Amino acid sequence: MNKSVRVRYAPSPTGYPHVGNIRTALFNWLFARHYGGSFIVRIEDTDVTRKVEGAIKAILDGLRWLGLDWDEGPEVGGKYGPYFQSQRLEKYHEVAQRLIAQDNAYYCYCSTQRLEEMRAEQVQRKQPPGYDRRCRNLSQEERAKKEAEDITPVVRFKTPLEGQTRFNDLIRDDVAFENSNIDDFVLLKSDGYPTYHLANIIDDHLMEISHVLRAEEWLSSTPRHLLMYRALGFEPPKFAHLPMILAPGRAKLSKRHGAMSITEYYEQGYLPEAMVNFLALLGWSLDDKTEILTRQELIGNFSLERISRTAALFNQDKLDWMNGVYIRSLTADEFFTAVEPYLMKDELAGKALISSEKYVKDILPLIQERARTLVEVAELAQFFFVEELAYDSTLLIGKNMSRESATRALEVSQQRLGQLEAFDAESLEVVLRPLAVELGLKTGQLFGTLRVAVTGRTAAPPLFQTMAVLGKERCLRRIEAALDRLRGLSS
RNA sequence: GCCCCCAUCGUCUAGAGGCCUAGGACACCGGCCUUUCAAGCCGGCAACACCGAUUCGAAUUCGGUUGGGGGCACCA
Repeated sequence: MNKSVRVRYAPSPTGYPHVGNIRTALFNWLFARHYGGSFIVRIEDTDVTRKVEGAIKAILDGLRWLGLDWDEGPEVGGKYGPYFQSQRLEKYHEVAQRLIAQDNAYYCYCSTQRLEEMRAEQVQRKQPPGYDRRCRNLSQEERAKKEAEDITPVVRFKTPLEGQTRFNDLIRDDVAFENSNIDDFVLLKSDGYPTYHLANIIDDHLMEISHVLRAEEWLSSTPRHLLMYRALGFEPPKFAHLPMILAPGRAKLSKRHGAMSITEYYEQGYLPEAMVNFLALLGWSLDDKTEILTRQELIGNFSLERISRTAALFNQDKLDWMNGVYIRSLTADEFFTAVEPYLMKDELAGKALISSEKYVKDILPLIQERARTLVEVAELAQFFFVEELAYDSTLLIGKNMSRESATRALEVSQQRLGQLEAFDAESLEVVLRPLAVELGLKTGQLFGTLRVAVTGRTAAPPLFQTMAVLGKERCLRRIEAALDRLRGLSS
């Protein structure tokens, strides 16, 4: 395999792209990049009735967000265009006509109603549903009669009645289907649009696609495609059917079953690099231990041989962990850049960012190592931004402490801190650590009380650093507020 | 109902006849570190679906069973 590798991602804009769709795109992209080939995006918009507004934008935005750049397709064009099937209708009609002329296809005049009834009956009789081929061998007169009735026919493929179609799937090895199990499927719909089967194989041929990497749900349509390639005399591409990604509960990913649009992962604060890494490991692995791989490592090591044949479940816990790994690996500047848009979406953090970027930049290192997603950052840092802390006053009184001891701890702290010149973490530690001894408290008791007073929480970033960032004034104000709370508390 | 695919810890996976008393990761549970949280480190829990066959030897090969998934539209 060399530079003649041409693969495509062919989404249909009938919904938003979920992780399954995107994983397919990613594998195609990795395959193309690994072999120095071309990655093509083709929009399969042949279903006018199910078209979803905004879907194309979501698809392209998703690819862009993950850094999956395409060499040909929407917005960038290419010499095999157009890349929207709705703009290639005449090509499909041409081929359909040719198949009819060759006696590999025929007009079918059966009404949807008749087809539905037929199918219902077949299902009831526990027969495999499929077209009964009523129009397959219509005589001239019968056809003329139907035409006169003003019925717009569909075009169906004349599937061979016997024999079998076998092929070598790059992931699943040899697969064989009996032709007798394949019905005469529709090629051209009555609205003039092609079905997936027709349009897909024509475009793969015209666009000189070398490898078709698609989800396993397409495996059973492959013999139909091969039959068409044979009838047309086209050389088929190589096929590789990727394992499915299943929703929790092991059902096919769909809107009903926990499928989220890839764009939502951006909104929830996942890093594209983490997403790419995670998705690559869903159905592919490098070895028995490597989990974290850069984009370049992924490209360099990607191979069909290491793709699994088993369907995988999407494990959000692991994604969260991996996202945390990536967040922690960012430099302070990179983290700021990544998190800024999310902070701007948060009212308090946004306001703080506008009034003092420096303050926010001081806060961020304290949060970076604790956040698993970018949206969490604003929440974890909230106490830095809020004017008035809201918390349960009894939290100020730590384990084995009384209201009096907590009060005294805060009073003395207030006094000592007030005298401090330098309000940095080190100076704070120098003052506060001996203070615990002096007060006869464990450090954990003193620091715990101070932590609640100053952050309103029992879990927060390291106390001294936190206080240093908050600043002397804010800390003293909050300690005063805490003392007020203690005074109001009945012992 | 018919056809196809698949089958290792709860999850993602390593494993292509002896290297496997089955390895890694997430999650979970302990411990260490520690002012809390997080991170980190150490340890633990936990799987070859089942039955036959081949073989000196099978998670790995073959057959069957069971289970799961996918497909069977004028949807893709």
